[in-house]
Amino acid sequence: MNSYLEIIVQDISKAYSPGITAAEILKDVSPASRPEILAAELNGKQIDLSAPITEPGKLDFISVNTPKGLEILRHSTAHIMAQAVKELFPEVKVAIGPAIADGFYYDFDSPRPFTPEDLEKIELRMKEIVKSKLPFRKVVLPRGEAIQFFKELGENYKIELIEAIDADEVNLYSQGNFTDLCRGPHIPVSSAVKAFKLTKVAGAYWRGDERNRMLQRIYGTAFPSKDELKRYLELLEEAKRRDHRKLGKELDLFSISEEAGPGMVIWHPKGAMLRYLIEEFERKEHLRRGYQMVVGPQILKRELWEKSGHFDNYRENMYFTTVDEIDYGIKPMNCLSHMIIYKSRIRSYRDLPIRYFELGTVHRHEKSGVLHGLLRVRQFTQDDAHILCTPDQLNDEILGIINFVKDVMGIFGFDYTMELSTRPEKSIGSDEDWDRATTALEKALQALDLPYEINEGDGAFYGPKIDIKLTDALSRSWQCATIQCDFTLPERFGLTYVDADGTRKRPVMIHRVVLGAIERFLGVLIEHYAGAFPLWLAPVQAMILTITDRTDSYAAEIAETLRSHDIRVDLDLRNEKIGFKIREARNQKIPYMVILGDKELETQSIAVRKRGQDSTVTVDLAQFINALNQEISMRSF
RNA sequence: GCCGGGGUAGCUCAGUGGUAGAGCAGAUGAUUCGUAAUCAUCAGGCCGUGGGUUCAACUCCCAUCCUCGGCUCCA
Repeated sequence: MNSYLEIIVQDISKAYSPGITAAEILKDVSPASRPEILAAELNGKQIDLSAPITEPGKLDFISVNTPKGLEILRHSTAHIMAQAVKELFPEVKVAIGPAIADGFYYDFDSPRPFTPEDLEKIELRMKEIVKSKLPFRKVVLPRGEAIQFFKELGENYKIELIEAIDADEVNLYSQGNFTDLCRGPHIPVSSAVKAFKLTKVAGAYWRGDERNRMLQRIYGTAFPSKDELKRYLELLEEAKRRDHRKLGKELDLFSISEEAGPGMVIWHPKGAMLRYLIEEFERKEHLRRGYQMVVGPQILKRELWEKSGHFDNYRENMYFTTVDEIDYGIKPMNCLSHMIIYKSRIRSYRDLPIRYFELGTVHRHEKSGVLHGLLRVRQFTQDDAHILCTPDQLNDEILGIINFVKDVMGIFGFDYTMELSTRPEKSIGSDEDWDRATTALEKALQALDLPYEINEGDGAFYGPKIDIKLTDALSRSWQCATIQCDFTLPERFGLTYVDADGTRKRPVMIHRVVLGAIERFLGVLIEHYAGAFPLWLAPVQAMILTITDRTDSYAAEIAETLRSHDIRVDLDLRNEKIGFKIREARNQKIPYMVILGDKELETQSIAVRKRGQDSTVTVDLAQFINALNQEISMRSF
């Protein structure tokens, strides 16, 4: 047995006695105090600074200013919160408390829900704990003893967690009088927490399963410094300003009326113009890529939904109605009529691929608690297409769609992530078909060298899918584009084509949307642009403002000319000061203001003020129209 | 759907048992004005809905609808 350990620290190999701690090595290599170091990593495994080291290897220190360090800080802050809660409310039982993307949470089983006042109290108690510099101590216990320990405390959730752990020993961490089951590592001492805040309380099911008891979850966040915490909170404020529901009201784009029904969007003139522009864009882009436009009915006979499998697998999301004693289902998807169109005549292999495109409006019964502005609604319009092709054409078609999505996202300037979702529990079709379809999707992603994640069991009931997700102002991600392979519906509907050898073969179907739902896409788009749409999408492109009523008729003339050049203009002829009118046009985020006074009338010119600029430029009208048309054709700011 | 917060004028919000308020928006009048809010006057409310308690309810209780946050991150 060696009497020393060889440790490579900061690229230098040094010899230490076994049992030395990371904290001691830190002191050795860096005599100055290093409070930003929270933990260490030995041969890639995270350890506490106080952990005795018994094996040689490479030692790295984890600073609070790295993602790993921040996660440790937040996780430890969750423990401090749990300690504070147990001290204030001893009857509460603790469940789990991990670090998450923007902070941490801890779930509690409390006889009564926490109030905002409770949060304040808990926060105060946490500050005291931080101040009292409690060390975090790790204890390793045999499973049985750990179970016994938590049994005495009545912490049955912890017992359940230990029972699920497949190991002889478990780690416990204590700070002060609070002990928690935890993998660690943790900060060395509670005073390492420099800035934190509790943000919200919410219900959460134990282990995320709605059949389980609902616990009380407290969310919070922690940062290395007060400044960083402040910046984060300011970011949240900015996100609120960008919220599409707020902007939708302020810019008079849409409303959702209690009278009309939840999850039903009512588009006001400016919002309807936005939709019109997006839909026109979509039609052009699809025609350009070899799609054909089709239109199907809003309700189809229930029998057909039974045949497709929707009735068995999707019924709880569907609405039904009866007409002349015949049952109908209101469509939650557009595929059925597309299949009927395909079946309307005999298809040759020479006809394939066939790409049917429909801006199809669907209804889905979403659970009441999940509705959310434009992002989750019950009636929406998809830019939906169904591609029917031979198995040989499948890969190229998928590549074509992914490239289509990339082009479109590029135009709007979106970042996105891709996920491959595999077979869910509730599904139809053979394992072979699922494998084939999943492989086809995966191969396409790999061929394009795109990063993606795998989402086990999250596919549609008829096939696997690639989802493209966009994020909203609060960095919540929303599925927009999706590409789904389907071998089952062509089978169920008996779709065939005549192949070169004269035999009938089964086509493959791809369901796909590019923007997804127009409603959701516009919701994300509003937040993406913070309501300041690029010229080609702005419902009002130019606002004409008059200084006195002496220029009213000149303004009308200018407006008419602009309209005749397809520029969307509004006039503000009100008896108000120019500063007031400019303020309103600014708040409405209109790309161009055209300001007309005596000077402009005299010289037959216009004064143009561009969004985001504080000064005007005097130009003649023809020049202005040219510049606008150029900007519109560029489809960018 | 579940847990918690909320619903008062078109909008944003104040009002905790004794007949309902502000700012902005609106209407009217004055002002004709050069780059983020001119002044004055007026009007506007089954206090989400239904029921109950009370001499009396926006306020307390029950139900219901809508809305907001969360229910994905695994010691």
